[in-house]
Amino acid sequence: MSGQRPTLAAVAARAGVSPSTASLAFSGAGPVAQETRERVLAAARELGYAGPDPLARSLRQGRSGIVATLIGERLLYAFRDPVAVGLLDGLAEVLSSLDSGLLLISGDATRTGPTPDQVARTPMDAVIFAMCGRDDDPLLDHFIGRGIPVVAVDGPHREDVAVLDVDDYGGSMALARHLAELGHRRIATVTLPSRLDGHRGPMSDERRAQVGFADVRQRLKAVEDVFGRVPVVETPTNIIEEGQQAAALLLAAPPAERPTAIVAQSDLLAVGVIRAALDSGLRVPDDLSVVGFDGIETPWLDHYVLTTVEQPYVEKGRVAGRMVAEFLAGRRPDDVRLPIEVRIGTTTAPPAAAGTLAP
Amino acid sequence: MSGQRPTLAAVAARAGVSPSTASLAFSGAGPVAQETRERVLAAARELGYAGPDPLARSLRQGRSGIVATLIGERLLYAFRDPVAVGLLDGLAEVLSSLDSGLLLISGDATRTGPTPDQVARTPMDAVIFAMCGRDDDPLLDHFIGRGIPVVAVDGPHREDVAVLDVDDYGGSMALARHLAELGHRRIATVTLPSRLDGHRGPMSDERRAQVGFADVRQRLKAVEDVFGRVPVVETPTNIIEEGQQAAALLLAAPPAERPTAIVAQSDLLAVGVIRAALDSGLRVPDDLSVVGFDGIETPWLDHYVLTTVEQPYVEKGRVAGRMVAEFLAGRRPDDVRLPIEVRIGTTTAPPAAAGTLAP
DNA sequence: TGTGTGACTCGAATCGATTCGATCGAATCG
DNA sequence: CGATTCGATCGAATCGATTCGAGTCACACA
Repeated sequence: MSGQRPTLAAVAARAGVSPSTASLAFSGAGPVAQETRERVLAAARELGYAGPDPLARSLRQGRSGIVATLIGERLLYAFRDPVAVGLLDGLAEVLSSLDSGLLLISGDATRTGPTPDQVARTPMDAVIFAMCGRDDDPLLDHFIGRGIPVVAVDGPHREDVAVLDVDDYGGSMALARHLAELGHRRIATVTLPSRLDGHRGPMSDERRAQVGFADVRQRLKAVEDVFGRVPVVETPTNIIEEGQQAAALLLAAPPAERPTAIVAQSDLLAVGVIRAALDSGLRVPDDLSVVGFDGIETPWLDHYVLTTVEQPYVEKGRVAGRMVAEFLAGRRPDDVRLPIEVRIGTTTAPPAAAGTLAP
Repeated sequence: MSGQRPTLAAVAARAGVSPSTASLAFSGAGPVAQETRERVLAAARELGYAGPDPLARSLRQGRSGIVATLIGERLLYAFRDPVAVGLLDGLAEVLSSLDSGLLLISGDATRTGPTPDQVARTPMDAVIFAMCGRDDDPLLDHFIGRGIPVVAVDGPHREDVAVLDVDDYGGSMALARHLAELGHRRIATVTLPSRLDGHRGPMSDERRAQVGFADVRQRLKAVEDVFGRVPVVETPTNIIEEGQQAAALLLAAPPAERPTAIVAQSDLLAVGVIRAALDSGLRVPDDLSVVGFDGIETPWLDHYVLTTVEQPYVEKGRVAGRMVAEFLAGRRPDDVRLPIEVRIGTTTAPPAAAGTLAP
């Protein structure tokens, strides 16, 4: 009705009490006579006052109740990734029990990430780097400089951030050994993005030396520690189509040079690899073994059971939430490494005899 | 180093200028000599000042740069719904161009929605009801009372909120007519949740009279306006499994009473219906015609092309974002109704002859 | 009757910036 | 050369609450 929205002071005046008392009446902290409280609430109702302004309250308390989550990719892609979705779900579950909101900050179609400006303007109590914590992300310094606690999921290992990850190296190593034991010698890898610049295709030495994401680096290193240098094709985004395209590149080689097994750095990419194989008339696992990483459930796999490393990604989100809670409580959470499990499925088998002995 | 984080005032003092000037140096508004600006920035660097506190700035400017999006369901379910995901993607795209952040507020495993308390404590410039705008949602009044602009996607239709929807009634009507023209007489419907209370099963008269969501109501009404009263089974969540379970209930009837066509209120539910049909040994569309709503692309449909109503859900998200932008610019956006298109696929056909003429 | 205790309320400082109007010197114009 | 204008800077008010220490009052206890 009136031009201006009423303030707590106005309500207090109307109720005939001081602003401090009115504040106590709303927040419930401190002793307030029952009758006084009711008078205040009545005054608020009459004036159409909906409760203390969150902004003013946040400023005073130095806390906004907002936890930001950085998603590297466009939401559309991130949401197609069951790992990302599971992570967010676990996270949301815990945050909501903390009475904190989940603010999504994502890249978009044109930019590769959020503008530093937007990040600097947004109030947040803590930030989570979800699947996009490049070791040298400039935003990291910003947050640290601001004193905003950072939880890095699979993210940069640094002194000043709390890290939550799995044993990427060990998991990938186990898969690589599995392939080696089956007799594979010609291996290739399809990797997740090594940085968010949209690059697609064979990975140059230069890029290989500058892989920005720790998990990508570890998973790649494990394979190379078993097989030595292998052909690597990089994808710009963790979606099936990119895996398919990358694998098509690898499978276009003449049969004698064609890999007998492909290590995909994610299950989603692995699905793409399988599709590419089928597209080229190859049978999986007879002509091509495929392994992934993550352990997602997906309807895209038909009757296959993917050989992969299972990681508890929903729990990962929950743990990330709990680490944030620790920070908010003023403590510095310990780094966490969640357990993984290797699952041998039906997408791996010994390589076809061709090449080892002439038929 | 020092116990406290530096403030703008400290930086100003160090640079030998007034706080007002320092503020201008950072914000870029107003004229500041090049040399002065540099002096201020240098002082900031020396003190480790990361820029103005977003909370203080927000309080003064009365704007937080945060747009909240209410998701009724648990994120895990919402993210399995391509419509929800597409909507969020379009929304995020526009919001990020507005330099606003996307705050997700969702229900969780235990509660059916966010606590009013959390909502009241969170600073936000605008709010979007995405697929959860019950006509009588108490949160609505809260936002209105706070003066926070509301954009309601698919309802609720109220004077004081901006609505963005499609012609649910018209679309469903077209589908219903299509089925009628094919000769179907025994129809049943599987609906989306009529309210978020986890109810599953046949819809009682009482619930039917109290459908909280406008789109659900319209889609149901259209079917009944063509076929009269039909059996209705309600689902608690828009996921395939629920559609399957609901349809199983309907298909358990003896053949003579079994519906020859099922109208699912979403494509996801329709996929479930098809599965249930196949589970019961029925052929689609020969023994059972199925229609959906939304027009999603999904790998779950095998070779079927679903008969459905296509709505532009990514664009829907973008438009919602633009409506928010209008509000933020101080204008009241007009309500928007996006165009839809009926797509006749391969999941509908005339009913089997049985029942009309004895073979 | 003096004093301690506890419940309740208030005043004033504070959170950290932004912004409006005023000031002041230098440059421009007639 | 005086009047205007413009650019740069500053002071002070303001955004809307929370919080802490202090003050008041009634009641109980010795």
